Amino acid sequence: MSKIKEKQREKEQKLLDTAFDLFISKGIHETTIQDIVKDAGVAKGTFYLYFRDKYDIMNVLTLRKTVTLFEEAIKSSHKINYKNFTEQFLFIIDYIINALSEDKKLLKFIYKNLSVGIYNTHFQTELKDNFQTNASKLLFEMFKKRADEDELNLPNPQITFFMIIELVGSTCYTSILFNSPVPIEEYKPYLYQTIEKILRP
Amino acid sequence: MSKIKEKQREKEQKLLDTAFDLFISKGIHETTIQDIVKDAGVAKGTFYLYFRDKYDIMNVLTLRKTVTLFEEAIKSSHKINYKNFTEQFLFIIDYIINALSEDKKLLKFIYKNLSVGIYNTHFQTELKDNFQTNASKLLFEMFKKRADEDELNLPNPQITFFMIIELVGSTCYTSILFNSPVPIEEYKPYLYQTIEKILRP
Amino acid sequence: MSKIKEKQREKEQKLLDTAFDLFISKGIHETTIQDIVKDAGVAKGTFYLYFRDKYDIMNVLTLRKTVTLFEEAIKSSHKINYKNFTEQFLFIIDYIINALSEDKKLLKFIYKNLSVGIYNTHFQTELKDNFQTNASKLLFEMFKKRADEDELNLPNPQITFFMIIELVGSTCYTSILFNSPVPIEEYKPYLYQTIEKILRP
Amino acid sequence: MSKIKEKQREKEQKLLDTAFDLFISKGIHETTIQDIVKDAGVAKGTFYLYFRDKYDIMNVLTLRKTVTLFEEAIKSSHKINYKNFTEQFLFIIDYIINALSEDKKLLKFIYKNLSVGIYNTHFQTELKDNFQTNASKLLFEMFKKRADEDELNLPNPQITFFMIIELVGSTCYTSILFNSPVPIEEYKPYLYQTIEKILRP
DNA sequence: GATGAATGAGTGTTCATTCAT
DNA sequence: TATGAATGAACACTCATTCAT
Repeated sequence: MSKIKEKQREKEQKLLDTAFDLFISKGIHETTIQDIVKDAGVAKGTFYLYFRDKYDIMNVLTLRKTVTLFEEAIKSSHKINYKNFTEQFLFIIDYIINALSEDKKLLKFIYKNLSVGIYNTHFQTELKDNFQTNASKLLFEMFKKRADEDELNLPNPQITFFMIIELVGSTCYTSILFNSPVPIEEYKPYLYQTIEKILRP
Repeated sequence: MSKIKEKQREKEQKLLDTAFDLFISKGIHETTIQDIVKDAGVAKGTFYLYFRDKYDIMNVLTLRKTVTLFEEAIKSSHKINYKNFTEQFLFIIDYIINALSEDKKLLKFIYKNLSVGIYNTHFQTELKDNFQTNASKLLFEMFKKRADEDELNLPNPQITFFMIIELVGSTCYTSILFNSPVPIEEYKPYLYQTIEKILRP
Repeated sequence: MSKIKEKQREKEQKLLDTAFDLFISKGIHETTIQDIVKDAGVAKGTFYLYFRDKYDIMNVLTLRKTVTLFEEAIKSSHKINYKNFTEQFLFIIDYIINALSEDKKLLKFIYKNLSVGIYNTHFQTELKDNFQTNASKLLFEMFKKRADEDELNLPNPQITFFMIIELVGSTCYTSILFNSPVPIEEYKPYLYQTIEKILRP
Repeated sequence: MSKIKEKQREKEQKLLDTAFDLFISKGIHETTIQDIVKDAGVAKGTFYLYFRDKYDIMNVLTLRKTVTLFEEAIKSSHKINYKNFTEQFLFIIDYIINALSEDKKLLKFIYKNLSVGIYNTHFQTELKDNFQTNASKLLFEMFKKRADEDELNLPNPQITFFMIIELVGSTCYTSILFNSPVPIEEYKPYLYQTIEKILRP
């Protein structure tokens, strides 16, 4: 009984891992379910025992990957004492950037999935919502609370948060993956200085 | 002779316009060449006389659309006298944002195409390059020259430019199309203030 | 021991009942074994312990249902005294028509199954034979015996019987289920009058 | 131009003929589109240039075949003078029975298709309607008019017509194809005598 | 005996591309 | 040049059947 359940978990994980690799290397639209099952070493029908279709498996992957990353970042930030909120926030940003620098596959995947939202009309809301709800929401709650405690007096915390996240996301993607306009380590000081400016009254 | 050439231009333009509309409304992957030729009112084979495939026509469209927009923005900025560079730069940004607010189809299209670069491995370089080369390069040349003249003393003008462009691009997309986190008109003051902070020594 | 046998009977019956309902509501080709076991609440493998395939269970159903109906009709006709054979025969016909009017599901099922015979080459003989042998044969034996006793002097009782049965079957099906060309109660007098004409010397 | 159209007609006809043969020999549900195109010697995609799906081609076939048969029967009946209506009507019936005896494939096909109506819920109405409208309607119009002229005084001509058609249809099918209960030539006198009885006041 | 996870052959359908006209 | 009929590889998805537990 337990052995069966275990084998099932194994199969599901194998499918998730295989899909992850293929989505990154070939793109989602170019990846077929045939590709996934072939690489995962299972029969076609087996895929449908675990996932409804290609977008279902992608959805599951996105959620697991992003939530994990954000949770780790926040958890890790609790270990240290900061002189102010900005320092703590930059620590979290730095944690995420470092994680994505070391796991470029993950970076590609997250970006590609967000693009599916941009692309595919009927996923826009669903995906964006999932992402907002589960991943960045975590971070925003914490951002708002701490900004208040530190009396930063941000006129609109949500907009400030939104700007920083989008700035970090879009610039680091290009910097990490293409070293453009400069490699990430060279870019970091400029970025963090800019974030400080944005948070400074 | 000239009439034939004209008819050809007409056909090419009709195909471009039709593809543009379809790419926006249905997405690129969901648009078939059959759709394009049907709506354009030409035969299937005719498409292949003008374009290699779906991605070829998309490429042509992207370049034409973005270069035009940026050129207009810069040209328009020459009409006025500014007290400093920041004012002129914000004018250009504002021009582009307004243009995209009024032509949401264009906004969607530019974004979707950039996403294709993110997506599809073998387009990444080509598209990004095209875009950088032809469209934003125009703007950056002007940015650098004027920043120098104004003695802004930016430690690294390219990085600063990169950050601003990415910030504007990613946040305005969401704001204009989804009013999220706030509508564009409400968002503008925050954005411009942030850009000023970034440019301020 | 006996309890196990009973449980088995129960399972078989449950499968038969479920299949019957599904065959009627969805049609035989549209009903999958998955549907049957899901509705019956048993595992997929269990089906194959009791039946060879979909057509096997259908075959069993047809026989049980039709034989039962004809037996009831004949048995019921024994309770009354008739002035002649025609009266008794019409009584039996009437009994069957009434039964099928009240159980339209049964009517649909019998007809649909007969059609499978028409349809599916390798069932043609088997089914028709089964049906002839087990169900209408019962009735014909009785028809012939009584027709002799009554000195109807039918030149060919088998052909007469065949014509009447087919006439009743095909017209009542449409009349009961679709009220076409008229509802069954309105149709009955015409039908019985016609049967009398056919039996009349 | 004309050559292309001709080739198209040829292809369509080839598909229709092939489908007809397969529907008869294997049944409709057992015939796949792959079977049809393979036997017809065209590519899979070609099928979809001419027909929407399997049921579309079947529908076209049914209509063409049945309407043709009934029209021929009626047309042929005009060539002769009859002493009364019953004689003319029996002539038409005889014409149809002879045609179907000689073209058993056609008989099978017509019956199988009518069964699809019985089978497949969402074709019931459409097909029955098509059939009624286009084929037997022709015959009924003529039946009614001539029955009036001949002062047959049928209490309900529609019901009488319905009974005769169903009787002929269901009994001849078995007789022609299976010689059951007797071969068609042996059966005919019984059938025609019965029809006369039914039409007799 | 009963289960249900796993299989993979098979289906209908789409669509980029070709090429004879 | 322009056409659009024809192609056939490719796809997502289904489901009867098997078999280890």
